[in-house]
Amino acid sequence: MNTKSEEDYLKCLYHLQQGKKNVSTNEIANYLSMKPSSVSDMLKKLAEKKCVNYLKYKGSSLTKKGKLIALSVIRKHRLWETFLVSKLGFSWSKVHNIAEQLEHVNSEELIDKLDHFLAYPQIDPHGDPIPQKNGTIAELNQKLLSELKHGEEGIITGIKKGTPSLLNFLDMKNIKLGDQIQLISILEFDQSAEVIIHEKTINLSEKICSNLLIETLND
Amino acid sequence: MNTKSEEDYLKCLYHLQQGKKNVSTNEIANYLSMKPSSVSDMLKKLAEKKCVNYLKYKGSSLTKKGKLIALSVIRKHRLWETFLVSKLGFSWSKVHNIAEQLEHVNSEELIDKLDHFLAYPQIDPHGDPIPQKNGTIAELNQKLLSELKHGEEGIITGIKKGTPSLLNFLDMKNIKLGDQIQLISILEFDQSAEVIIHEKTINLSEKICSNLLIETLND
DNA sequence: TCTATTTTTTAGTTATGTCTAAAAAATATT
DNA sequence: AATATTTTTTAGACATAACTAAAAAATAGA
Repeated sequence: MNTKSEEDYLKCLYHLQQGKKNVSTNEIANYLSMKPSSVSDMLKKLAEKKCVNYLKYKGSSLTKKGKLIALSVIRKHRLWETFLVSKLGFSWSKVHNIAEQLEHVNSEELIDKLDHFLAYPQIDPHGDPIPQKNGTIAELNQKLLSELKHGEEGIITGIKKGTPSLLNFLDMKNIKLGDQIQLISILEFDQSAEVIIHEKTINLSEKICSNLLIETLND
Repeated sequence: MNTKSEEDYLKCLYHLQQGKKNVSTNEIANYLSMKPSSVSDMLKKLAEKKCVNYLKYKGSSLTKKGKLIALSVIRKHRLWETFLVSKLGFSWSKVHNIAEQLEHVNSEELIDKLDHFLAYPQIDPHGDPIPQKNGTIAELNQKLLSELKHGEEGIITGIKKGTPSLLNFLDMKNIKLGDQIQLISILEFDQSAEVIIHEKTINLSEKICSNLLIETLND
């Protein structure tokens, strides 16, 4: 088993590593609001446990083992966030801190049953993909609604910058994450878009279109 | 805020204190599988925080403040157990360890919403009462079914000794915690009971009757 | 290339919560 | 009541995971 602290480091490393080879000690310290010396200590410890590749002064990266642990913590985090929003009625902006605690609860059976209860969701309330039990994670191909080609369709998977007024608007129109949407055309004079959603054609302003993340189906 | 460790001590003290004035250091150590010296240290600390009354060599008891904290932890524990059984489909014998972890997650809003989601349950899957938000806890007046007077009715709130075969039997008959039941009479020759449940009269053996806990309504 | 700056590590300290071993107090036995 | 036993506390040690301050390595600038 891993401590909460170890899990936090591995998760952090996973997030910071995206795209890069190595993550610097300072980056980690900054991300976790800790001093670099503390990070050095922990990296040494995680290297001994074969969870990270660590070369003094050269930065660090996750091993396969470390990556699997990180993904399982992220899986738990995102499943709990989904639960909090879809079952308990939390707004998606308030769930992060609670999920930060719940993600460290240790029971494989709990997570399996939660996953089943939530009907095996693929995407969490922020539009991020939920890693599978085996550690695979969908590579999302999210675009802004405003970036779709005419006629292209997809699923609303997230909101780029979720102001309360935007959330209210979506609420009013009954537009939710997971809804299917198709872009018909973008009007030239104000960049607003004609879209089909819930089998009706409506118009969405440029500001809305540049804040809705869409997972396109065929690409 | 209180640490997980502090919460565990307060909860333990609440359980051990039932009926008594003071709880001895050794009792606590035994209950928590720790050494008495560790318990002494923590009692001193909790006394400083005004959560326990502690007199050297004389044992300890909860203050009002400590009792409220203990009750809030027990409330969380029992709400989570209810969730695990009624929503995730755990068997009631497997939920304790998981609830031991979940009870330390700190968010009042989470517990309020969970309570609402579960429709404000009064009793957890083991038949124990769930403390209310304000710290009140129902004094249960549980009796064995075999101890009811003729004609007396109540709610099935627990099982004294839950063997798998008993659970199977109850499952088969579709008898669940929370069901209303009325004792009609106890037959003299085998002590079996005629009861009304689900608006039907059935016969339950003496062995069943002496294992079902009933919360009587009028007393 | 040589120095200055930044980054990273090491060494030593602290708080929490446990432990062991020994001392002190309370209780039981004769 | 005096001694033996049990219970409880104190004193000192250890692991974890953070910290500060100083040293060492890497990088950037002249």
